[in-house]
Amino acid sequence: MTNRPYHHGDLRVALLARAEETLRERGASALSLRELAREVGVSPAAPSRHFKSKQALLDALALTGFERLAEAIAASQEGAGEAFADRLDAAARAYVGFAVANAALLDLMFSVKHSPQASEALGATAHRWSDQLLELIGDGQRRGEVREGPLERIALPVVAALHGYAGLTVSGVLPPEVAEYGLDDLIASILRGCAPQ
Amino acid sequence: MTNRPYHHGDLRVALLARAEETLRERGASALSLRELAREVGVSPAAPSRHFKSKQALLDALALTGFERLAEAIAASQEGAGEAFADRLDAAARAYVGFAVANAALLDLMFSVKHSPQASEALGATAHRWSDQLLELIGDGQRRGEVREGPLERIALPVVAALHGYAGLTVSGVLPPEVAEYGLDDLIASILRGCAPQ
DNA sequence: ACCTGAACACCGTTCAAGT
DNA sequence: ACCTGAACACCGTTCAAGT
Repeated sequence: MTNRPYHHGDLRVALLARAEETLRERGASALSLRELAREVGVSPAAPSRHFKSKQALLDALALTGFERLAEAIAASQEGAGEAFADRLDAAARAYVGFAVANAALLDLMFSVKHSPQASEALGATAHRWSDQLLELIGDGQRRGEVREGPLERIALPVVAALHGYAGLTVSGVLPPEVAEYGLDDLIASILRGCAPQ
Repeated sequence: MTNRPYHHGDLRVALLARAEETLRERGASALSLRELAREVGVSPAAPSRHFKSKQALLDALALTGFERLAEAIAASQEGAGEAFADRLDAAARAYVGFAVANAALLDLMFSVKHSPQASEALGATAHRWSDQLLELIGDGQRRGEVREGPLERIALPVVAALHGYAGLTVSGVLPPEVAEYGLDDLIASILRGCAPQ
């Protein structure tokens, strides 16, 4: 009858899982290391073996967020057509969809406060996401459906528009109905912005 | 010799001023109501007369942020030319300039967690800012320099692009050097996106 | 009306000690 | 290696009481 074994087994992932649930249901401000420990059935000091600070846990959370975002975008490309417009459309919907479904997490991912040494690993993972968009746009250039020029310079306005739209919906500036049809306009506008010539 | 008079005089604005300083210098996570009270020379319970909770103070801070952002954009239009491209350029630089100079504050302004009843007044003030951009774009339409169509639908991609670019620079995704020259590309892209036809 | 003092129920983090 | 127990220095918030 060892209801609570001394070794948890996988405390790290249990904490992360519980943290993400709380983040989704009650927001980042409701995240408490002590409460997490309680819910997972462990002493208040236990989490410190796996996360040297609360911020470290938040960083880890943000990192998994970037990984899942990258997966979502990659998945969106599977079913998409070959034309640049189709691929961009799919990626944009995947990004905004992720943002709506993980508002608090997205807020965390792009918040200003990341511990200096964590933002190294975090920055690397974050760039995997922007690399996907760069590749998407590079493809478009090769197909002659995107204007010529340095890839990063063409891509930046595209990324900014997507990121901004996601941010506006997540922060509630855009009423949910607008967020729906507005995306069509956004994609059309982006396409005009990076069309050839 | 009343070094610390019983009535502070203007505790509310003193707290807000100190809070903004701390926000700028040490970030939102370093904001403590008790510390603020200490620094301003008042008891820990004193702030509660002026802000019914810590979140209420954060909301007030966000509100002043939106007011100053609106002022900055309005000021940018004073010296700008009449052409839509000039006005957009000025507004964009004002917005991104504000974002860079007030990174933590911008994070706060567009964060997900605003108390339900504060987001009413806050939403109103926030809309003053987007109204400025709507007016800017409406002018462009009347001059024949912006494509025709429902104002909100034309404006949304413009706002998204500006907001996203500001967010990317603030969260450190864009290296500071890129943030500089990247803005030119962004503005050019926005102009193509909302050009006539 | 505005503030103090003291209390309450929490935090994050550290560190000896246990298994 | 992983966790507990207890402690430390903080929090935000409330409420009677003072001016």
